[in-house]
Amino acid sequence: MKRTSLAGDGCPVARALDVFGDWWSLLIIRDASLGRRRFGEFQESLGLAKNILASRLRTLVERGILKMVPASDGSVYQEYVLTPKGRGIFPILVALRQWTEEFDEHPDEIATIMVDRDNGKPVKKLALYSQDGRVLDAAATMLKPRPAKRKRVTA
Amino acid sequence: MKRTSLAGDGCPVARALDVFGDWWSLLIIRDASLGRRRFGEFQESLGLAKNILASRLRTLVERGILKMVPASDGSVYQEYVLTPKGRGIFPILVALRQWTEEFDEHPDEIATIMVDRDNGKPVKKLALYSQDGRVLDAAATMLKPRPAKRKRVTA
DNA sequence: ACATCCGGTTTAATATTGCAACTACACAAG
DNA sequence: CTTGTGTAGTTGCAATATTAAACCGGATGT
Repeated sequence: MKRTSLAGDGCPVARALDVFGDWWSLLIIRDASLGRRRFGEFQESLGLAKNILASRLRTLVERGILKMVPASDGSVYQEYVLTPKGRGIFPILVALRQWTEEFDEHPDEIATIMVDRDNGKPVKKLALYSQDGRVLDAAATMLKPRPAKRKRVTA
Repeated sequence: MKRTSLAGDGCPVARALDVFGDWWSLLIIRDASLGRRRFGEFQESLGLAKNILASRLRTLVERGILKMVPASDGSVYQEYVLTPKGRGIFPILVALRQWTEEFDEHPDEIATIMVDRDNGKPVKKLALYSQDGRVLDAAATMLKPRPAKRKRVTA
């Protein structure tokens, strides 16, 4: 009864979840984007079992979200840092955060807010825009079959 | 060794994941936002076990993401539709989708693109803005402790 | 030389998942 | 009235994943 893989699915949402849609991966990525890099840092911050952490780090590296780099402090160990592909997950973290800020039942339990580093002001809410600058909600969008990429039909 | 709950966590990302951070919930929400409403529709679309679907629908209803409404077609059955809290998840789905579009190794396997219903043009990429309109990446942001909401200190 | 830290792996108990079979109800046909 | 069909689940069991805790091996500190 293997956990069904979504990797072959045509839906881009499912494909993303296949990569980091489990309980811990996104939290590891969140920690990494906050500057944590060491096995021990992740483990202490997240409080998950070490075998699971090891396993998650391994697959995140395999999938190009994290990469291992030699010790920044001269020690023998490795550190885990986000690749560009991993940093690309940032908007997803922001969207999750903002959803909680807007809808959580106990907003008083939210510990932090995200601010602009330059002036300390809260960031704006994410919004989806059309090419001509209107804000779109779900009902204003549609899914279209992806146009097939034609392979050098020229000539 | 119960699956650790993130509900009490101060991190808003963790709190969101606690609500719909498991393998299937977000896909159910995606389907719901595409207009699917019936148990059987979800089950056929997702191909998951019926007991799991029943369990996920139950908790999504409990948590105010979905609500059950009486049959829209006059039948005896119930349907599951998104609440406003559930519709608020839309930006997260968009962010996931766009991440795959940008970083997936096999973009040719992505079946659909999201377009503006009004003119059929692709939507813009989500971006995080500062109050004064600059685009912010992760490095340009910071987390600040949430300012305590003071309770009527006046007088 | 000895203890400790770091980054894991191994083990065993427990929880969750998946499949398939079964139930319950409404409705329709014969 | 009896049988059949569709929908929406529940139940039981086997397979797999998660967890906590013990263990391990190489560096480092004293």
